[in-house]
Amino acid sequence: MVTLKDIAAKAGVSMMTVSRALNGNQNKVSPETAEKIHLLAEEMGYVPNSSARSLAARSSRIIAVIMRDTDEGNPLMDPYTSSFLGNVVQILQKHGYYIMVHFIRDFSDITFGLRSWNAQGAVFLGLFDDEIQKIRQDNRIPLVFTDSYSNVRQVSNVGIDDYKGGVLAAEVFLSHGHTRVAFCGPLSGKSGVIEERLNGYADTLKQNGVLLSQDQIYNISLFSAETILEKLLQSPGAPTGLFVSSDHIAWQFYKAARRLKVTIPDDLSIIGFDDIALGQSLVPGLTTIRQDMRLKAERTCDILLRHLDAPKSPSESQILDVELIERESVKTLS
Amino acid sequence: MVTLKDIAAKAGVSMMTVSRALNGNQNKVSPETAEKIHLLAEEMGYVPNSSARSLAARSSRIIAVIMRDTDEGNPLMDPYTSSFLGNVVQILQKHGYYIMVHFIRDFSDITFGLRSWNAQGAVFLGLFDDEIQKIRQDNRIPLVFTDSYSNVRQVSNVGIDDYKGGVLAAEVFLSHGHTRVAFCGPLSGKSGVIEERLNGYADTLKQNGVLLSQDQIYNISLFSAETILEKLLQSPGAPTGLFVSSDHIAWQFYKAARRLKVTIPDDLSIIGFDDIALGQSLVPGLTTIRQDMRLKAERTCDILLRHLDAPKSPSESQILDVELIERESVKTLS
DNA sequence: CTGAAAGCGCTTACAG
DNA sequence: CTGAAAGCGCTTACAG
Repeated sequence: MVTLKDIAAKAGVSMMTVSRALNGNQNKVSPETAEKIHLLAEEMGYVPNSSARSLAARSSRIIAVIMRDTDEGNPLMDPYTSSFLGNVVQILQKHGYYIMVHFIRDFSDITFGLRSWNAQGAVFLGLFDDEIQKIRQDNRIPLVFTDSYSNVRQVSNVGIDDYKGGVLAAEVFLSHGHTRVAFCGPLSGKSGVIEERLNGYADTLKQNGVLLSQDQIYNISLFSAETILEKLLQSPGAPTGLFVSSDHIAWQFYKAARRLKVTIPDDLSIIGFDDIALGQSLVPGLTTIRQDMRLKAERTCDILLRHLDAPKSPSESQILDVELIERESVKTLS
Repeated sequence: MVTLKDIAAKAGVSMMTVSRALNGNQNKVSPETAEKIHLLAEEMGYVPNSSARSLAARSSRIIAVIMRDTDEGNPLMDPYTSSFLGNVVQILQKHGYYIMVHFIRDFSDITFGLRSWNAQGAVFLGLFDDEIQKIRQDNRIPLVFTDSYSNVRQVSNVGIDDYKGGVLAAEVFLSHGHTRVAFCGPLSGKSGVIEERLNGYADTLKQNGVLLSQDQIYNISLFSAETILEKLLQSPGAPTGLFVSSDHIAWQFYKAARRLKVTIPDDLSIIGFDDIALGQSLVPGLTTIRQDMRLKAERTCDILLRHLDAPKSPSESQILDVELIERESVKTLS
């Protein structure tokens, strides 16, 4: 392994001169020696040792991407998450950072992962609202959360207008003549993206004289899509429209509908959320609320990079817009 | 930041004793001091500095996951890749390794990424056949490739029986009475998974007296699915069956078919490859060749972990089986 | 523009 | 079972 020392020996200068030349402090090294050193480094196949650099300079250039590791499945199996991660890696790498991926189970994993490699910043994917305060106290480095509804002040967060998404979904149903409607998502009892989507939906319905009754709010964490679909259709005054909190869940209902010989949208209209590739492939085409993943990743990295350069700058949050994509999964009732 | 030195001072012992106690060399430290040190470490919130450890012990516990960064899109946008990565991260982390993700553009990126952090092993996703030899020479650490058809000896590789996949696809068409068939995939001109699938397909057809003519082999890297579909259907003696090299491509044909008012399977039968969630949601259900991603990830990690423990052990390769999943995208011709 | 010294936090290897 | 010394490869801070 080639070290600064080796190059210094061959070049007949001190290690410090080599270090300075290679780190682009050109103004502090004479052009001739700088060139000689660069040539030598290239020739000898020098690769700087990041551990040593991290230790000496207290600067690792490592960004941790932190995701919850649930028992229900691999975090990256979710197309939403993997596409976001892919974009984040691509952008941060372009800026000279290294990305370490951590699937974490509890709070202590976070601090450990961050400290142990002296991470300079972190991006959080998934729900961390309960621990945000502790995470921030323990780790005084730039942190950017996504989709957080924590009421802790001074955290950077990139999210979308979930409430508006719910409003848009309600408006579609209303304008298409639906008056008996339902909702389904992984309700947790805490506030979060799902609950906000539900709120926007319920509020808008209510303002237009349509009641979303409590028993037409289904929790997909508790029952399968098939079970919910049966229950829904058998309930008195069965709903004609169902808004679900993700395209992935909509997909599960499409599959359940096929098995139960339920026709979409004739027997039941469905609206999804996200607009991922999966949803685009469904038949009939899924009407959904679109969010822009690439933009979300870009904004997340923007904020992180800015804080990396200026650690003292105030926290920033951005709420991105959502957009209605109308396809064929909502029937027009006369 | 709490260091070994801090703990040593409080415990009234030397740094070495702390180091030994914390690294589980219990037999080399008296039980009482070991316990005292553990308690102190816990209390003081000690987190070992991995950079320092890596530097001193020449052991980073970092595994690099290396993917090609193409201009055509983010590597993780592919559900196949992201699901594989997710599984690999989960497994390796459980074994105490840290995962760094590298999107690389050329050979030098690989060596740099590996050396700079002193990675102890690497997993390669995607096509690296041309550089395998160089990669191995430059980096004498355990490397596991996936889906490689390199003829370099002594490399560890986990792949699937692509040829058999092609055979199975051909057999489906033959048994359903198809005699005019086509193939579509991202042909590169080199040997690889796509070419093997094509070979298995073409050979089996030929053995049964069906010729896959050269102009019925389409390259999706050159034309869109829509263009190919038009060309295919307008060709003299138009094929009734199309085998494509991935479900993702099959999906593109489903979309193109909808736009061109082509009915699957009545106007054209389609067979895919992979059996990803996307394919399962298509209507009509996509007949496809299934590969087991979770198993692939497990085997990859198995081999890597074994070589990490015993660096001198010989290279290992595994070829996993594939399986036909019949759904409704292939029509039975009388 | 260049260098000698000290140190980042840990482990290896030796000595007792 | 415990410790003092040296060193991993780099950078910071000081001196010239």
